[in-house]
Amino acid sequence: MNTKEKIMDVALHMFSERGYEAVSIRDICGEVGIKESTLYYHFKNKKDILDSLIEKFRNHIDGLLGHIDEIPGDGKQMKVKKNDIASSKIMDTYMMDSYLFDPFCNLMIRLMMIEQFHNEDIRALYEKTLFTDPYEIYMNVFRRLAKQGAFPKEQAENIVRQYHAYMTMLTFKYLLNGELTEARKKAYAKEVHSLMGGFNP
Amino acid sequence: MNTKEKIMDVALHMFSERGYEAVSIRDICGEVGIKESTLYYHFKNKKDILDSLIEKFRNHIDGLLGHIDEIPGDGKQMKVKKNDIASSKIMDTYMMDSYLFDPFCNLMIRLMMIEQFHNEDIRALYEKTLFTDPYEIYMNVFRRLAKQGAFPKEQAENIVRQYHAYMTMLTFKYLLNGELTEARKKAYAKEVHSLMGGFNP
DNA sequence: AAATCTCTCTAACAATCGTTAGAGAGGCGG
DNA sequence: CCGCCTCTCTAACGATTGTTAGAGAGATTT
Repeated sequence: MNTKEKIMDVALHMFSERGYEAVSIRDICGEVGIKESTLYYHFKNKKDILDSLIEKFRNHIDGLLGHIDEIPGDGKQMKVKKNDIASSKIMDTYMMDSYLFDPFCNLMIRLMMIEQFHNEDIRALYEKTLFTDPYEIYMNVFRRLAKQGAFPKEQAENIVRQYHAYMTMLTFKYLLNGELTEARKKAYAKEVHSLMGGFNP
Repeated sequence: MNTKEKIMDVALHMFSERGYEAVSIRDICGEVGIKESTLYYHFKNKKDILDSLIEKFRNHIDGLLGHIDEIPGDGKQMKVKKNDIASSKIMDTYMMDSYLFDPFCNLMIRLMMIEQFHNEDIRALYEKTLFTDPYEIYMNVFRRLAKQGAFPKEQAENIVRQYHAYMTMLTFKYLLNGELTEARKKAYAKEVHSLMGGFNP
């Protein structure tokens, strides 16, 4: 990790915990181990650090969304039994590993949670990341499942809504507050499967 | 509204949008229309403003929770039909008016969303306000409904979980980002009832 | 009328903020 | 060896931060 990457890493950790404005250039430089003027060699100003983080995140999720079709649910990678959508762990694992449990994504979402209240661009990205995109992903997978006869086609939308509500609530409850420890990940995964036990479309 | 109340009101609006640290004493005083030293007559320091807001909120929700039993759902105030929990608007209206749509509560929740990441006390209050308390309220009402035969008793927990997930997701989606306009309230209420249409315990 | 209390002001403090000019050190190709 | 490029440093700037001492004005109490 070179200096520029180190700066972005440290800045993300600090921004996502205390907010952009509350973190000073000196805070970041102290943690990285450089002088303030060195930071200004890599970034033109403080805002540039935030912008770089957001652009990196944009590219990151664009990459993920480009591979929706590879998410398990195409019948080749899993067997679908009626009323067994839950325990089959269709896309839970995928969403966790590449989205919610991923340190970079997780911290970026926290950062957006804080900054969205006074920044329209960030709010748009926040809503896309937490509501629009996941819903689209779920819809994509569940439509494929419906085609395979896992459940009647006209139920798909209601099922997706229910699933999306569960996942969103649990995400906010376990993954977007406090430190993202292994214990919290486990608590999240446990309740996902517990809830999915009562999830019978 | 006296000066002290005005300070708290202005501070809450600013804190909930930009975060505690990003708002300066001079920002608040400028908006209120007083000099900085006047603020220090009413509050011993900046932190004291935040603490006062939190204590006020604590008292506020303690008052609300003391009246759980008055929330519609006791059969006297509503008729319960099987599979009609949704359209009966059991407690939707109550929750909205006294909790989510209430400007003070709504702004306090936003403030807690921002500050919870680096303040353990605020995080505890945040989790209680958004997850623990609502779950308890829903459980209380649905248990009474089960007693009246609206649905089998052993289904109560699953129903509450489903309901809680819906309400939590919609709250984050519509009420805890952007300005809380009438349009957003309507969008929220609309999707509540739309979702509840597919909500059949 | 004098004294006290309540509230707001002027004016300033040391500390910290984001940012910049310019020098120095190391590695590179000419 | 020289000049150039990349990266980091020292040192400082004006602006803003939270906070305080102390005076003044108005109402209330003695």
